[in-house]
Amino acid sequence: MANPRKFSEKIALHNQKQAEETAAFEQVMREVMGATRNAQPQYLHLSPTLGSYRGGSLPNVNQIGNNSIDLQSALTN
Amino acid sequence: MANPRKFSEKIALHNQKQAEETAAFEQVMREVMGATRNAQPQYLHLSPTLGSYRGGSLPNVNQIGNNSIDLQSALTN
Amino acid sequence: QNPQQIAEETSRRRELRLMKNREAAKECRRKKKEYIKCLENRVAVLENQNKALIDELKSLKELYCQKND
Amino acid sequence: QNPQQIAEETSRRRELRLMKNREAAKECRRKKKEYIKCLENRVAVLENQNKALIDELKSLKELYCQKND
DNA sequence: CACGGCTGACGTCAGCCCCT
DNA sequence: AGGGGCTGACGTCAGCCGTG
Repeated sequence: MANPRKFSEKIALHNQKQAEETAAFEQVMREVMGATRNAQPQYLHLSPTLGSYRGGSLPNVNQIGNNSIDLQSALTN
Repeated sequence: MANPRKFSEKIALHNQKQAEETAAFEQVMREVMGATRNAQPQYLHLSPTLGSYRGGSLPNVNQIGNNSIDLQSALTN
Repeated sequence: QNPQQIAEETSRRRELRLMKNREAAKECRRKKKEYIKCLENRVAVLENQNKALIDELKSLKELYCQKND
Repeated sequence: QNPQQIAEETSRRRELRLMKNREAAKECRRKKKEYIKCLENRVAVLENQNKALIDELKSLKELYCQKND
């Protein structure tokens, strides 16, 4: 059950975990950002966190090119 | 160069990145632990961080079983 | 029955089974490739989140130490 | 030369090439499998680090907010 | 229990790219 | 420029496991 045989189920599990982790990540980032905004309002360089690289509901691995160029650009930003 | 064709180079790159990230992770954890030790010395539940799961120099993927049971146990701890 | 028809039926069944397994293998390879892409993408996302969390933790630690002065 | 020996030489070279490519394919599949294991292991490690970083960030945030009282 | 869907592993062909 | 090392993709066989 933890390790399914079918690739579809593995992908589904990874997408689910990724969605949960991304939600928790963004929530914590927002909380910390809200707690420290009163301390340093001028240092708010609100660079997009790039946690999830696109606006899709789920990563939708089908629309990913050769070596995930968008992610590469996300890493260099 | 960023995406080599050979699997050996891909594995080498991933191991290198993992080693760097693990080092940075442990360093930050130690720093924060050292900065907050004066505030709450009694709440020091020094649970092993489980960042790297074994004592090997590099993860050495060859010695990993079916579904990485050691990591599974690490998650539940 | 006619042994000729029996052999023909057997051959046709085998051919049909091979055909199905052929297309199944194609789909399986496609899914496997997609799974690898999923893993690589997930690694990249987790890398970014890790870096962001480390940076935020450093900043918050500096603020915390600054408060203690 | 003897055309018999020419054909034999050609066949031997082909067989040797097939043999080499056979073992190369074995090693390639092994490396690919190892690469997938590497990715899965890396994902698990990054997951643990992410969780630990989030927990530490939450704790430090609570301490920071407690200092502001 | 037999049957069929998926996948692991194999061998082969085609193709890329590094090396000489 | 050509040869050889690796890998992508194909078809086939064997085997596992859920489903009827």
